[in-house]
Amino acid sequence: MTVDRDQVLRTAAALLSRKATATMDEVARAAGIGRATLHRHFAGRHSLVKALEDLGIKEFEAALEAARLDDGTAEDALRRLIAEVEPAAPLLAFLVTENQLFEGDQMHEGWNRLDARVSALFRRGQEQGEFRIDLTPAWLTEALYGLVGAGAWSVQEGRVAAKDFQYMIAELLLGGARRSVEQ
Amino acid sequence: MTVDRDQVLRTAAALLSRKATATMDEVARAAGIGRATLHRHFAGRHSLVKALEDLGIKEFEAALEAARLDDGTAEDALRRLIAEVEPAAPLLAFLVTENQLFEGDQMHEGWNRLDARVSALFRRGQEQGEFRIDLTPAWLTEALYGLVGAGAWSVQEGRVAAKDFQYMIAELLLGGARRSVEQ
DNA sequence: CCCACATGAGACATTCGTGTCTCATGTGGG
DNA sequence: CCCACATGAGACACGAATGTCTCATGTGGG
Repeated sequence: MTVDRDQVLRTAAALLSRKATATMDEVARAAGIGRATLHRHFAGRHSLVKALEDLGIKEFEAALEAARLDDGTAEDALRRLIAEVEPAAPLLAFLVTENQLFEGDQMHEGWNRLDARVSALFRRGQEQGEFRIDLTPAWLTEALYGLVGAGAWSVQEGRVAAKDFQYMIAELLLGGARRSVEQ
Repeated sequence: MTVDRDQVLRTAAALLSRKATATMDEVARAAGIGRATLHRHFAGRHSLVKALEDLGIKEFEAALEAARLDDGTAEDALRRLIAEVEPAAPLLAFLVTENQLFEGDQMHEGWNRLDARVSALFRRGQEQGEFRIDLTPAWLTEALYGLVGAGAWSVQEGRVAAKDFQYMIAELLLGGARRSVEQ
């Protein structure tokens, strides 16, 4: 009977990441609830977007914790991160795409902190000789976001099987498309 | 004096890809023109988006031609494609992100055709033993789009130098972040 | 079994973006 | 030098989306 706030937010993220101009009514329908109910839980579009932002940052932060980025090889840590991030992928795709939230160069401080942690992982990998040093940590971070978004959309549209999500992203990000001699 | 239609569209793409809900007024300001002038050149938001779609598809098609995807190794062809696509990257980022254009499962037929050509390149690479076969052509295609978008945004926000755009994308997509033994 | 409460549907006023118009300005070409 | 014309600014009406409200419904807990 009571609305599942979490499920509403995930549905909204999936919709809004592909159609940012969707109306509140469309969001409500997509979540299977009435527009009035949506308004009761989120006082207006701004509030909804803010909730998406908060949930996305919270889940990404939890994924960063769960992945234990400082343990083991950087590669293993990155694979763990991708695995942990998967459930939040549509949410992440929305946040990465829509940085209208961060208007006026007043980027969300929480986001910067998370950014720094991902970047630090890539830097660690470089310092330990695991990762290439000609691709900057900043780019690898952005690329990870881009691939997570692309993966979420591909799964959403059935172009990639959901079970392959982690593998496709991790393998491409780490090994690339080229067939290596060592395989 | 006269408006540079092309420049307006590129500015609009850069803005709308990051803030899809931007108003016509914001688009006009970003392009450095008045709202009335924007309306004189594009009769309404729908018309503007359509123009962006048309220009994006046209430029991507031209890039595909110029890259001669069937010539030489698949890797070289892919590098050429990335190089040719660079000027249209913000436009592509907009198109990939905003598939609200293709509402009601009536996806733009032109886009499907272009998709197929990129996908065919990856398939050729696999058949010739250049590319890994465990990453599907569909995923590699989506990943290319995702990385082009991430690259365009990174350059736009100064996180990656414009001169590194091609290199960063091509190297990551082909070789990945892992330091290979052959280097 | 009944009541409290959350929901869905819909009415309503308001806000905001849109699309059209006019008019003054200024520039570029003839 | 002057005129034609594109532009910028702003006024205006319209329409769509928003935000608030009421009321009927149905469910879940006590």
